[in-house]
Amino acid sequence: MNANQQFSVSCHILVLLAASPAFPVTSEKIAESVDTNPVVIRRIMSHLRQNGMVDSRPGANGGWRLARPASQLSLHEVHQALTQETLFALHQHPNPDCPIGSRILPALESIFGDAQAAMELTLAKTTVGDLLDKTLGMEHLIEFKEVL
Amino acid sequence: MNANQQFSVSCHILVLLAASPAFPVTSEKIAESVDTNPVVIRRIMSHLRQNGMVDSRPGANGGWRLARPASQLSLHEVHQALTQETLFALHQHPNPDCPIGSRILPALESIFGDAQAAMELTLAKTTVGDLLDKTLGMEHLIEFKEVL
DNA sequence: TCATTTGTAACCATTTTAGTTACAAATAAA
DNA sequence: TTTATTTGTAACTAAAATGGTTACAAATGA
Repeated sequence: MNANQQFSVSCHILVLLAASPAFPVTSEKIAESVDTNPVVIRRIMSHLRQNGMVDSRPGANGGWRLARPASQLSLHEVHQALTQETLFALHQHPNPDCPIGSRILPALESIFGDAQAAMELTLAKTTVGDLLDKTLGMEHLIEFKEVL
Repeated sequence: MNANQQFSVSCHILVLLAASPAFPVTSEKIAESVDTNPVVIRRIMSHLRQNGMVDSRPGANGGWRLARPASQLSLHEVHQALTQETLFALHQHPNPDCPIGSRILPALESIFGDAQAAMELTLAKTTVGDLLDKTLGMEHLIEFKEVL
């Protein structure tokens, strides 16, 4: 049960909110679409709110809305909001008396950082708006938005 | 204790073997340099051997050697040898009755795949040999190899 | 006033990871 | 042939991450 699905779920949530710009969506409804518990949704939302991506309002007709246009929310930002660790963890205490052990970490940090940057650049090129368009084909998109 | 350090440790190990082309290195010596238990090293070695990167020989004067020149071992191969999962896990059962839930996974798979490919391409550009050179500066490299 | 909904703490089960002990099997040296 | 060395692997443990769940206070609007 340990594979981290928060990024995947976060993207799903934000696409859902992007598809409902007129009305807030409750944690309950989001949880139904994602197929999980509303508290799991709120936990993720807490991170997204801290990064200024969503707003919420409690009470009747309350729920969640995007705090910014979907076209201005990149998946890189979403990913960053969820993770503080680097992509590849370094091991902790290599032997300082070994010629390799004493010098390996900065070399690893450099190449690992490059790889992470390449991944992040790719995510930065796609917005939640792009993802909504990609999720619903254009026909479905128009049809769906008429329902709202 | 859950941050996966196998990739970092694997790179360290392979650089160590690349620095000792003439003699095999024991799990015990490797574990000293990495600062962990020899069994942890052997567990990782098992993966690397399955992918044709290292050889071993038990007994006196035994230990581990690279199975291929360090200049022909890319960090992408190393990473692949250690991981079967994709970089970003998808959530499992989004609601098939929701217009978004029923269509989100392929869209996510596409962009997540692009991001992973960008990361892997970066790793593919660096070999274990490059990493050895980067770890020991050129001066240290010459000095170190004379000791062997 | 009351139903609705967020916000959050607390707890649990599952999984991953690293570390450890134990020991059989293979190998080379004496 | 005997012995020390070393790999190969199973088994167990502790710590941490994750997702799911219950419970309940606080905020909001009807």
